[in-house]
Amino acid sequence: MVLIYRLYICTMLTPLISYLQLFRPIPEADGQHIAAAFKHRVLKEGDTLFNGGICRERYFICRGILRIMVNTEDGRQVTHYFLKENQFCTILNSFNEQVPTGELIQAACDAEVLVTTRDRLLALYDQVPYLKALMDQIIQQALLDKIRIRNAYLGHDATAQYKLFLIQQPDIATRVPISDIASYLGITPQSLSRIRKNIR
Amino acid sequence: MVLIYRLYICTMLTPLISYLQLFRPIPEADGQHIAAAFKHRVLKEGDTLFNGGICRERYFICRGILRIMVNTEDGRQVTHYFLKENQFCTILNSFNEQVPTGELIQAACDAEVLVTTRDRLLALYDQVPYLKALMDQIIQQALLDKIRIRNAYLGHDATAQYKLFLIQQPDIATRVPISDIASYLGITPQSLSRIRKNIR
DNA sequence: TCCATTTCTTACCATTTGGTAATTGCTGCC
DNA sequence: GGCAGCAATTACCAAATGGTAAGAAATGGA
Repeated sequence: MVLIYRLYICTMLTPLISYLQLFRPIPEADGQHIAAAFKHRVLKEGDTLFNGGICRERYFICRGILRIMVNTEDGRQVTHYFLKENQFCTILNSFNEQVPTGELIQAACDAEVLVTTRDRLLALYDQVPYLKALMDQIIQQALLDKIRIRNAYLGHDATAQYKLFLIQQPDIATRVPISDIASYLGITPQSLSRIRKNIR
Repeated sequence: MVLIYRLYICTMLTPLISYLQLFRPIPEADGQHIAAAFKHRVLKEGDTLFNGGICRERYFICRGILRIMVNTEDGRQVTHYFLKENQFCTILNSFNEQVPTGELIQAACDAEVLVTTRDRLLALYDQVPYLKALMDQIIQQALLDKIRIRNAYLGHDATAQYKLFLIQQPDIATRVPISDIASYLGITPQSLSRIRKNIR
């Protein structure tokens, strides 16, 4: 059983356990409980992981980039933020309060995620007593990072924002479609193309 | 003693205790401990409450509006967000990690706050065991609100953003200088003035 | 490999926003 | 009330961005 567990987490769930180990030691028994609560899922660029409504799942990104976005009334897309490897992803207020949201989650490039549900996570919190506090700590830091990144763009024109994006999120800049970056920076793909041309 | 406590919290600290009571009952003994950790402070519009560096204080706003802002290299001001009555205010990552920040906290209009320090707050967490979890819950909700409000502006032009600001934060719109609102929306005061003219 | 589809780029012009400066309006102080 | 200082508005022109459309490049499938 332990061998099977080892094999299993080595192939797919290792990133999650390894990530949690950065914060505190995770005994193997707890690791098994945690691993059992998640399922593996593969996504292709453009796949929709969550399509609005009440969000009942939480994801951990093993590979690739997700984007949180909305569809506007006039048919455009607006990207709220990007998330990458070793980050948890959900629509947090919808997940916490079980209220509907207009936000979607899509794969901004090919990706692999671990999926759990709210019910499984709450049960897991009962099994692993320190896990809720740990997750809350991780979530608070993630929220602060989201705010810090967005704040950095404020007060700059589009060219400066794109340069800042290249510095703040260089790995994302090279891996997702230009149109997604434009929708993230609040400009049209044409404007971003012009800005890229002027920079080189 | 109890009478003095009652008088004291009735005059100045009532807003904080009342606010916490919205989340869970606060026994009077705990209320006394909490009250003892905060000091009252009055601010005039434009006063600087925190001037960058390492943030060692946390504020609870009893009256008025604070703004979190930065000074840019070229001498402009950029407002990251506004906070109003019944909200806690600090530079959270600086406060938590005791690292320097470039963000400032100023009074966007005349205001009254309750002030505590990181040391007093940590001591208070030992005295009132449920308080840290309660504060973490309040903080998480506040961070989600900050993100939600900013996300709503994404993908709209300046006119739509100002209209949205009037809807999302109507009480703030009427109480702070136009220049602060412009710096919050990322446009010049002249542009905002033109937008206001076109709307009426 | 070729073709079809999509994405990205470029160009043109209309619209919006920024920069400078002058004017008006408001507030507080004497 | 009058004056000084600051905030807000308005106007003018330059610069940046959006909208439409067309062309170039990359992608994916037969």
